Formats: sequence, C-alpha cells, structure tokens
Amino acid sequence: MWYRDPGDASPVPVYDVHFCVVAHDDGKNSGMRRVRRRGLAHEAADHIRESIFDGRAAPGSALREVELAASLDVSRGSVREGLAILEREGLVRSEWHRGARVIELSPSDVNEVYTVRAALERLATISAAARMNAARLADLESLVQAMGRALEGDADGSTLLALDMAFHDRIYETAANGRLTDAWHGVRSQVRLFQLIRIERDQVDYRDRLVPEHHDLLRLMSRGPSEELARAAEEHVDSARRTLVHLLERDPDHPRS
Amino acid sequence: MWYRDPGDASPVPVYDVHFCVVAHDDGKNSGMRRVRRRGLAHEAADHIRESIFDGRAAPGSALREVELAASLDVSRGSVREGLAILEREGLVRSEWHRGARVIELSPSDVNEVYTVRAALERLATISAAARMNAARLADLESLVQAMGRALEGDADGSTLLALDMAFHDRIYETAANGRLTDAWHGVRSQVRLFQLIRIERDQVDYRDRLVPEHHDLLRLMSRGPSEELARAAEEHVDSARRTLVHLLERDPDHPRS
DNA sequence: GGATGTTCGAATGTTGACATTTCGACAACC
DNA sequence: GGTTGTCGAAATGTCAACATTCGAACATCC
Repeated sequence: MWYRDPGDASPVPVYDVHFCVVAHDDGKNSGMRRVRRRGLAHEAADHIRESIFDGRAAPGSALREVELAASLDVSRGSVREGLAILEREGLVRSEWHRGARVIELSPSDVNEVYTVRAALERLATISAAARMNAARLADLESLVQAMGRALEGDADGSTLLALDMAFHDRIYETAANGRLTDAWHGVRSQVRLFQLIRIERDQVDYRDRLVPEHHDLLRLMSRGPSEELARAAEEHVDSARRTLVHLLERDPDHPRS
Repeated sequence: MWYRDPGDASPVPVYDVHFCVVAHDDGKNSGMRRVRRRGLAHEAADHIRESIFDGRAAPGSALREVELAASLDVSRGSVREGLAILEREGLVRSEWHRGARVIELSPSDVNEVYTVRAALERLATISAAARMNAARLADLESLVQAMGRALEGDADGSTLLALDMAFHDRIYETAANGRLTDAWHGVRSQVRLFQLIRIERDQVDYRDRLVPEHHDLLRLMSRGPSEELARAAEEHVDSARRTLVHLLERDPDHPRS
C-alpha cells in the first residue's frame, strides 16, 4: 500500500527509487551502478532548492511549512526535514518559532562564501592533482571542451554554469575526501546562486575567462601538486569574488529577468 | 501547561530558556547579553553528544530513536532532529531505514579531518590576524597562560583539551566569517574526539607542545597576516595529524580507560 | 499623544500512531 | 551443501493532531 493516491499523474510509489548512473565511468560500466532511496525529505529539499534557483522563491521570502507541505503533497515533517537540509547548504535561514526564509545575498556574504571556497578549492585542487590519472584528466578535458562548444553555440547561462559546477565537482570527487566534500556542499549552493547573478549581469567577463582559467587549472593539475597550482586555484575563486562584489556594490538589488 | 510533568528533579518548562553569558567581553558588559531558546532537538543533541564523548556510546554502536526518546524523555521527532544535528557535525552516520550509528575512527578519517582542518585553520588564522586588537590578544594570551598553569598543576586531559579548543574557537570567532565557522563546526566535534584519543594515549608529546605551539601562533598573529603565520597554522594541525595517524596505526583499537 | 498591556490569529515545535523497509532465521528447492 | 524464497520482528519514515510561541492590532492608561 502506498501513501499517495495512485491517481496521480505519475503513479510511482512515494518511497521513490532513484537509479543513479555513474555519469563518468570509463565506458566499460554498462548501465546502472547503485540504487539509492532517499525519502521524501530529500525530494522536498530538491523541489524547494529548484524553486529558489528558478527565482520563484525570492531572497528573503518566507518558506512556510504548511504551504510547502500542501503544494508538494507531503507532510509537514518531511518539509521540515527538507528545510533542515537546505539550511545545511546555506540556502535557508531559520529561527526559533519564526520559520525559514530564503537567504539574502549581500556583498559581505560574497566575501564570506568565496573566501571559504578559496581555502577549500586550494586543498581540493592539490589533493586532486596528487590522485590524478589519465581517465580523470580526459574527463575534465572533455568538460572544458564542452564549455568551448557551448560558448561558440551561444548557449545560455545555465548551461555554462552547469559545466562550470561540474568541473569543480569532479575535482572534489577526485580529491576523495569525504569531509572536504561535505564542507564544499556547505557553500556549493550559495556559490551557484552567486554565479547565477554573475552570469545574469556580466555577460562578457565570465564568458571570456571561463575556458582559459579552467584550462590553466587543468594544465597545472596534470603536472601534480605545486604551490603554483594552489595559487591558481585561489586566484580563480578570488577573481570571481572581486567581480561579484563589484557587481553587487554597483547595483545592490538584483532585478531577475 | 507544560509538556513534561513538573515532578521532575528540575521543574523547568520544557521549552527551555538558555541564558548565554558572553564569556569574554571586555569586562564592561555587566551580565547577560542575549537569551536564546533552542528547542528540544538541540537539547537532545547535547545529551547524545556528551554520551559519545563520555564513551557511553561506543564508536559504531547504534543510536536507536525509540531508546533515546525514552531515556531523554522527549519524542522520537525531537531525537530524530537531534541526530540530524549530530550528523551535520560528523559525529553520527545515518542511512535510509537503517538508523544512526556513532562514527568509527580510522587513520584515513584522521587524514580527512585534519587535512580539512588545516585548510580552514590557515584561513581562520590569517583572517583573525587581520582583525586582531589588544583586547582579543589579551584574551588569547590569558588562555595560553591558563594552559601553562594547568600543566604545572598536573590537570587532567579534559581540562587541557577544553583550553585548546577554546583557543581555536576564539580564532574563528575573531575571523568573524559565518561560513567559515559553519565549516569549522562540521569538523570540530570530530577533532575533539580525536584529540581525546591523543591525550589518552600520548601523555608526553601533547603536553610538551601545547604551550609553545599556541604561543608561537599568538606571537605571529599579533604581527598581522603573513605567509609564515599561514604555514605555522597548517603545521600546527598537521603535526597533530601525524601524531594521531602514528598512534592509530600502532594500536587500532582504543581501549577506553 | 505616546507608551504600555492585552488579545487574537497564524505560524512553528512537539507528540504519538500508523506505514514501510530492513535483516535475520528458517524452510524449501536444486 | 549451497542457494533461494518466505516470514516476522524491530527498526525507521511518514503523517495528522495538539501545544506553544511570536507578532501585530487593538484597547487602555499615564
């Protein structure tokens, strides 16, 4: 028996099953690798997260448990747990008996997030370089090439952003440090939010630097760990920080398209 | 009306009120600063955390929600939320429909935790140095002096550890970067667990290095940010890592006293 | 008029009951 | 003998109802 009525558009059991294909295996892996079940809390978190990135949930707006529970068709408990997940990611702030709100982004937040990110990326890049091999290198290289193709094809911002994030995710994956990945996930969603703003309001700079900077990182990583690589990783993040602070100070309110 | 029966030993309302005295104000602040209410989830998390540090909950042992709910006299929901808090701190691992367990500590975990900690501490120390002032310096100095007194008085390990942790907490506080503090809290409890092991099984080395290393950090911080300071902070953490890996590889099982 | 106390509604915090999944033991089969 | 299938207990995931808190509008008092 299921919790939800099967009369829904998609008559799947509520305890949803997620088939996660390992996206970047060596080509020898013929199909699915592991099956993960996550529960409604993660499902709810995904929906809410998406609505924040979409702009449907504006920064500062309240995320009421009953509303969300009704709109997502799950109980308040699951919504509550989902909101806790988003709070861990820094997308949401909640206070005692005052509910949860979408975070608001100020220049000082940019500094906080990107300063921490620089420290993490420094470690991740060096750790990844120490564990680099041909397959991983080729994988990263294909991502950079995809960036190039996307730029020539005049792809929209979200495509570029997805490739950008994927590149860095792979680095953390290669670093193979669970605690480091956890720390990254603590700022990742915020970084994505900021990069979204950056792409919206700075069409030129981002597109000019996307391929060269990532290509440089890749080249340095292929030569193993070095202080030069660490510096490059920090600078890659810090230049993004400077750009964002500049953008936000010029025009604090962000009119979404 | 209260949820709990007032017949308890401490007849306080369940929605407990916590008076947080700012512990290290400049002496001019006469008393309490802010009142925080946290809810039962945090309360439950505190209890469980303590039982992990005490050794009552051994590494790898299951933390059953019903048991904890009964023993803490709260509902399963609150225990559940508390366990989620501890999972955020890395003290607990939980899997879908398989419950939560106290983490087990292997040498590879030491490497993960202390590598990340080194990266965070590097940033925190430099940020703190940039915001250092006389009052904060004096505060840190008094902590180092307290360490010295504790050593001469042959204090037990937990006292030394508390001072050690307090020293580093103050650094993060001085850095005044919320995201950095969050990341630190993601490994802090694990660091504390490891340091507990270190103190238990290495009475000499830790006590010898406690004061000199912290004094060095303090001296360098007082001169403002520098690459030398960054290196010292990293090395301070990395030497702890090396010691712990050594200890754990010699004697993987830790017989608690 | 302005500050203070009160009341009320809307939201969250908490709880216990129910549905689902997991994992072991045991039996049946090849 | 080893593998496979079934059953059941024990645990977690989920839900809906209740208790508590917060904030603001209103009335009251100086």
